[in-house]
Amino acid sequence: MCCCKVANFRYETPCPLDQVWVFPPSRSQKLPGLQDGGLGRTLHGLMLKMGLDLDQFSANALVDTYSKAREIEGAVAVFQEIAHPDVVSWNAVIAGCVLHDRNDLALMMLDEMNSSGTSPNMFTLSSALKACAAMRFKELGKQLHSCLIKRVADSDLYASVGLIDMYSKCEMMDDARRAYDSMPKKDVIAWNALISGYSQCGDDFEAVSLFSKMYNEDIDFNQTTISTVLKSVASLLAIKVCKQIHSISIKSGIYSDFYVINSLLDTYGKCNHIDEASKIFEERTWEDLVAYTSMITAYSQYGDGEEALKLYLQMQDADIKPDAFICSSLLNACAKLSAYEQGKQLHVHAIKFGFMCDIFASNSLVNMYAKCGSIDDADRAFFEIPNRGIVSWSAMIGGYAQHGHGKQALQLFNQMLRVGVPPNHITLVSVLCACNHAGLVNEGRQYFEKMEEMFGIKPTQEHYACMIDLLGRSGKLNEAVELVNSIPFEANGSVWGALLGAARIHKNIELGQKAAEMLYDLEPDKSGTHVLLANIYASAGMWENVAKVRKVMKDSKVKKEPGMSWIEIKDKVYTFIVGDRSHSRSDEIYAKLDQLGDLLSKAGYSPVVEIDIHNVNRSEKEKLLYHHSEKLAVAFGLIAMPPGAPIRVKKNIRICVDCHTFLKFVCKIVSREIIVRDINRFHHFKDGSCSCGDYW
DNA sequence: CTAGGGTTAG
Repeated sequence: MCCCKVANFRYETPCPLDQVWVFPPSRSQKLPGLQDGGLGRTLHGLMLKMGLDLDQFSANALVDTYSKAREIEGAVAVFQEIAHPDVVSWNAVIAGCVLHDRNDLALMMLDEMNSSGTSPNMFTLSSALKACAAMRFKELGKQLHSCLIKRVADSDLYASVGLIDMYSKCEMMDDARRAYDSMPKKDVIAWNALISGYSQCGDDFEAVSLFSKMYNEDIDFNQTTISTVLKSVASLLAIKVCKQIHSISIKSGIYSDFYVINSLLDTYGKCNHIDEASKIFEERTWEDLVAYTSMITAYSQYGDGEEALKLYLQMQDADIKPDAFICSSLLNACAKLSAYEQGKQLHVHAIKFGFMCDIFASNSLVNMYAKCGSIDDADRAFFEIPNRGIVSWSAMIGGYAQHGHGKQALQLFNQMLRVGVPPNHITLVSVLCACNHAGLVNEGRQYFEKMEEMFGIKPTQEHYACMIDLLGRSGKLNEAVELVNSIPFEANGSVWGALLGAARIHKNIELGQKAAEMLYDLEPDKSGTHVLLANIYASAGMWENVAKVRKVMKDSKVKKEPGMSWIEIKDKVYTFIVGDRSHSRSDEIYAKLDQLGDLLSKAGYSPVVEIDIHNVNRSEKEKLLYHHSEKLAVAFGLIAMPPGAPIRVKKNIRICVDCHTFLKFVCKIVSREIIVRDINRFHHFKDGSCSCGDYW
């Protein structure tokens, strides 16, 4: 008895698998058969011992056995023993080279074969085409094509597929298509090769259309067709097609193939249907790296870093060895979460598993430490990279910039130029950002004005936004406006947002209104615009306008993004919102805040109420301020972290003036370093002051 | 005795 799942129902029946499966199991599920190198070697040794001479037939078979067992040295050795290799001997050894990924050797053997006077046949040509495809040898591929036409009258399925594949891999889809069209009869493998070609060349639409044609015309497809076409479906983010293919593969009985299931999982993940992806992931019956990679990447990219990290642990419990790719994916997740402790552990794993020679993993490590607030660790990780690329340099310069270490960022930038690494547009955003956070107006202006001339990089939206922010903060509002007017393209939300921020700092109502108007058009769903404009009106005492903005906001159903803070303690990340009482140690947290409040008042602190659009009276407002999420997170850090350890908190919006002042007092009173990462940058509170110099 | 198409990927 066996239990088989076919289409949408389950039934129990004494059925052999082949009655149920429309398609045979894929190659990956077949047993290796007689491709046993050990057995081949034993037989070979036995024959030598017994003084048996190999006849041509046996020798060819032996070459083939070694080849299939991926023991290319053995195959070549036996081949060389053959006094007069025939076409089959050559074919077997050339195929072996290709199978062993020694395509260069395969093509050399082909050359030798030609010189020795043996003519290649279909078998030879199909192996040779595969080698050409792998090496992306266009010209040789074309020569093989003409050789094929000259020598062979009938077309051959294998050789034709070889041609389609070769032209596809050489990005010559028109020729691939011609090779396909000239086939008198096309089998499923030819279809698959063509679909795969379009997919590899980025013509995803054509790939999906071909599959749809196959399906509508009732042409047989198989597991390979499905996994190939899904790759294109994923690139197109075509969720409907993905769902259709999902049901097609269940109905046709091929939803049992590793490739099909992994492809579906990956496609759902890429289309941001995490729930469906995770369902497939949970229901799968085997463990493998690809499924974990797809799932972890999906979680990391859609912000659920905690789930990504959980899976990483689960993966190790399942005895799957992670690779450098997963490692860098997870480090990026830690960077997003500001999960410093988890990040450090991953660093240890990366060393243990030998991933530190991978440039992506080491770049991610620099980024992770910088984003987790430890610029010193980032620095160390950066200097340990032997072959720094542009991404490594940009990550480190960007890290310094976010921490407000403008001078170091610029020094590193100069060092990068000295060692001859040309900057890209991202590096220059970081450079301007460094000037911005360190208040280096003149330097910023110079880099901005000369970036095109010196580095051939035209300023984009981001560069303008950074520069306008810099000018605006330092009070050069007229210059900022002039710059906005000089932009040779339509400015986007980040540019106008920078101008609005500048208008708020310098209480410029007219400019604020203009920028806000632009932003309402460009980013109608963003709450920040309303809040900032209302703040500008409020600071000028224009209460009627404040009320108007509040009404607009209410009517348009735009909600203010709720402030949240995160703190990581041991292996857990704790989340806080304003007035949060959901934590098991809530009482202790509030007691700690009360205790701090007393100490702080004695030291001269009084709450700083930033007027905003909320209809709350002053004492309530103070209470709310007092329980802002970052204060709760810091208080929790103080009771739960070991004495003296720095406290790292991440926040999703800009830190308010009161919390900023509060933390300057706290760090002094408790003699602890407090590091807060807000939406824009890092604040290092130490000895009563902040690294941002109250300029943020 | 010898040959063709597939999943993760910064």
